[in-house]
Amino acid sequence: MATRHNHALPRAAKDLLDGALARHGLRGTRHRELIFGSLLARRDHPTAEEVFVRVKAMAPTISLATVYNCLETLVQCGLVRAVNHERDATRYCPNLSEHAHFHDRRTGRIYDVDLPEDVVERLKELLPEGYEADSLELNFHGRSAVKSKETVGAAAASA
Amino acid sequence: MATRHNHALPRAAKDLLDGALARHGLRGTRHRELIFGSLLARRDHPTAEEVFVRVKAMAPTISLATVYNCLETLVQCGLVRAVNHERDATRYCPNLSEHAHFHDRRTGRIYDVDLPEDVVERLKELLPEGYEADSLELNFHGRSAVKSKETVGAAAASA
DNA sequence: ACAGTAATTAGAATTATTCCAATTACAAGG
DNA sequence: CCTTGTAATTGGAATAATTCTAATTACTGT
Repeated sequence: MATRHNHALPRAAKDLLDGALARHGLRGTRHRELIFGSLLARRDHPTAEEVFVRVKAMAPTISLATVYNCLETLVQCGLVRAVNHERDATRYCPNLSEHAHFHDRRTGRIYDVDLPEDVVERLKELLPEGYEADSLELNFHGRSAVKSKETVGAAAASA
Repeated sequence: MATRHNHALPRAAKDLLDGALARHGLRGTRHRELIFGSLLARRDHPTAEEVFVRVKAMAPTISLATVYNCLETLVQCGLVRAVNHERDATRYCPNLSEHAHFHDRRTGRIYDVDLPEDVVERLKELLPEGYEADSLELNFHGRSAVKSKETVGAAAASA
């Protein structure tokens, strides 16, 4: 079996991407596809730099600025979430379902944690009169006892 | 009434500060006191730069590096919380009670939102086996309808 | 083929923060 | 109250992530 490292987007993902871009009046370009694909291929919350090195394998002339541009575009289109932790570099996450993040203090790794819709609703009720949240962000900090060798491992995922 | 702008720490706050510093084997210095005092005087989540200009009024020779140092010290001692929002400058918050933050997209202002202990406990139960969180961070994003002219205005506060 | 707009590029610029090496301030012991 | 060791402070240089800029290049629709 010829190991295909070209991260070709599965049809469903490609449709999702093209649809979202079109809806925002943007073009579907090779770079946007590659970057979205690279996020889906290894859903491990890479930084822009990390995405940069990954996609350079298949588009050696791509520039870091383009990676930033494309990631921002994907975020704008609602296909990707930007995840910040303290002052560290922003990380990118293609998990579209509502979820929280667990930051492992020891390894710096980030895991997705499923966040049921009813919990989100309940949390929004904490807001006083006159405060309307359209989104929320929940981050746990601690140490995982799990010896996951690579990335996700335990907490929920899937886009 | 002579408007005293010297932010003299109330006894209780001073004891809190000195106690915490002592417990960490650190000295109680004028700068640390001034900075802690300036945070307590206007609990509006200032950035390091903003703290810098505020304390310069009473310690004109203080350097920005010292402000960063002192703020970090206060955070280490558990007297102050560092609040990050996307890539914006870190803001500092002397509210020690467990609370969440509401970020007003329009004004960029941050409000404290009371976060009851039982809610925190309930949230930690979302974590899968093997993930132990020692802290969590909850941020709401949206627009407030409240016309608060200055800072807090609505959501809970008090240290 | 052409025009007009969007995407990409390399590198400079910005911003917040940290680092550094040198000075200054204390606190405890003599 | 002098010395001495350590902690705190300082100004400026250094860093890191990201954004900006001013071209170039690539498409899309005519």
